[in-house]
Amino acid sequence: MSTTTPRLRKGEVTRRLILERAAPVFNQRGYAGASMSELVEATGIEKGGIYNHFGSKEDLAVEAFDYSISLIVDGYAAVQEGKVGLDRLQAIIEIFGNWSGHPLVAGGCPIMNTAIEADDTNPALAARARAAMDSWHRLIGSILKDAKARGEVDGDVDPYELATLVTSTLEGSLMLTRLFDDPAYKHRAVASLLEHVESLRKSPRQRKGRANR
Amino acid sequence: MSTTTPRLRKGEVTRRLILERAAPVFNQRGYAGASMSELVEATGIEKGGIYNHFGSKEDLAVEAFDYSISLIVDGYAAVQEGKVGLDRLQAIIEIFGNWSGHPLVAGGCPIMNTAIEADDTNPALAARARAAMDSWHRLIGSILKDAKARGEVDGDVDPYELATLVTSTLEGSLMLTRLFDDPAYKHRAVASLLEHVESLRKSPRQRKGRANR
DNA sequence: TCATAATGAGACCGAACGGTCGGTTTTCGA
DNA sequence: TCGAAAACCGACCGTTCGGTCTCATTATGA
Repeated sequence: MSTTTPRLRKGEVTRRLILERAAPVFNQRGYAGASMSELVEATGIEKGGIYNHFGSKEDLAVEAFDYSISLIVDGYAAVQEGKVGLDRLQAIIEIFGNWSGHPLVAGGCPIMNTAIEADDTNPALAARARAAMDSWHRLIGSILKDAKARGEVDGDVDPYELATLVTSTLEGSLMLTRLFDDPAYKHRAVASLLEHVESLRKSPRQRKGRANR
Repeated sequence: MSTTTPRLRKGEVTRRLILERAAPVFNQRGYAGASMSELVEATGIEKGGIYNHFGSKEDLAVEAFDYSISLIVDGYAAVQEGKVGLDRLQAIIEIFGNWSGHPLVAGGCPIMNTAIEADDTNPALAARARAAMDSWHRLIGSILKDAKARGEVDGDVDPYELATLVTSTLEGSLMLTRLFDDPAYKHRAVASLLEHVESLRKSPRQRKGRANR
C-alpha cells in the first residue's frame, strides 16, 4: 500500500524464511547430520513446501551457507566503518572475540564447519567454503595493502602470510572455545594477534627499513 | 600360566582390524556421514561381525577415535626423542607441517574434525575430543615447564597462552591446507610459530631477569 | 472480477539407515 | 581329536531417510 512497497512475491518471503531458519540448523548439525524432518520443524514449512523452493537438500544447504556468509560479510563490514588502515584489521580481530553473546550465526564459523565436513565428502559445499575463505583472505589482503599505502607498515610484510596467520589462529581458537565452552581460548588468540599486528606498525625510527628480522 | 600369554585371541585381532580400518572412515566422512555399509566395506567384516565387537555405531566411533588419538600420541612422542626443552616443542611444530605425504590418519586432525562435528550433536564424542585436546595441551605445558627448568625461557611465559596459540594456529592452518589442498598454509603457520617460539628463548644477556615491562 | 499461476500441505515412495538374531563355521584348550 | 565356545555371516527388522506427487488454497495480473 502506502509508500515503498517492495512488492515482494509471497513465495520469495517464504524462501528467505526457510534460508534464515535452515542456516543455523545446517551450521550446528552439519550437512549429513541435519535431516529434512529437522528442517521441516525448524522452518515451520512442510516438506513439499521446502522442495517447492529448493531442488534438493544439497541445494538448500548451499544456499543456506551463502546466506550465513552474507550475514558474516555484513557483520565484518560494519565493524570496519569509519576506520582506516591497520585499525580496520584490528577491529576485525577484536570483534571476533566479542560476538560471544550474539553470534552472527549459531554453531560457530560456517566456513570452518563446512570446510571440515565437506572437504572429503561434498565437493559443492567445499567449493562454496573455498570461495568464502578466498574472499575473507582478499579482505585481509586489501586492508594490508591499504595500510602499506598509508605508510603504516613496511612494504615487505607478506599479505598471504598475515592472512594465513590471522585466519588460522582465529579459527583454531574458535574451535577450542566451542569445544571447551570457554571464551578464554578465543580471547588469548585475539590478544596475541593484536600484539602481532601492532608489531607490524612502522615506528617513526624504523623508517630506514627492517634491520631485525 | 606364563605371565600374560601374548596369545592373541582371534576376536581381538578382528576387533583391532575393525578399529584400524574404521578410524580413517570416520575421520574422513564424519560420524553422521559414515554409514554402517561403508564401514562393512572398509573393514571387510559383515555387519553382524562388527556388532559382535561393538555395541553400537557410536561405541565404534568412540573407540575408533581413541585409536586415532593413540597413533597421534605415538607419532608426536617419537619426534621428541632425544630432544630437550624448547627443541621438543619446535620438533613437534615442524613435524606438523611434514606428514603431508604420510599422515598419521587420513582425513586431517581427528581432534579438530570431531570437535567441529560433535560439539553440538554428540556429547560422547565431544567429551573424547576434549580429553584428547586436554592431553595435547598438557604436553605443551610440560614442555614449557621443562624449558623453564632448564633456564631456556623466562618464568613468566604463560603455558596456557602458548598452548592456545600453538594449537589454534596449527589446527587452523591445517583446515586451510585441506580446504585448498595446498600445504603452503600449513608451512606459513609453522614458520610463524617457530619464529615465535624462538623469540621466547632467553638470550644470554637476558639472564638478569626481565627489566622491561 | 476472475482465470490462472504460484504456493503449501501432507500422504506416499523406494532406498538406505542402524541394529538384531539364528544358524554356520572356525578356533582352541583339554 | 573333539566338542564347547567364540566368531562370523547375512537375511531380516522397523524406522527414517531424501524426494515426489496430487490436490486444496491463496495470491496476482489483466
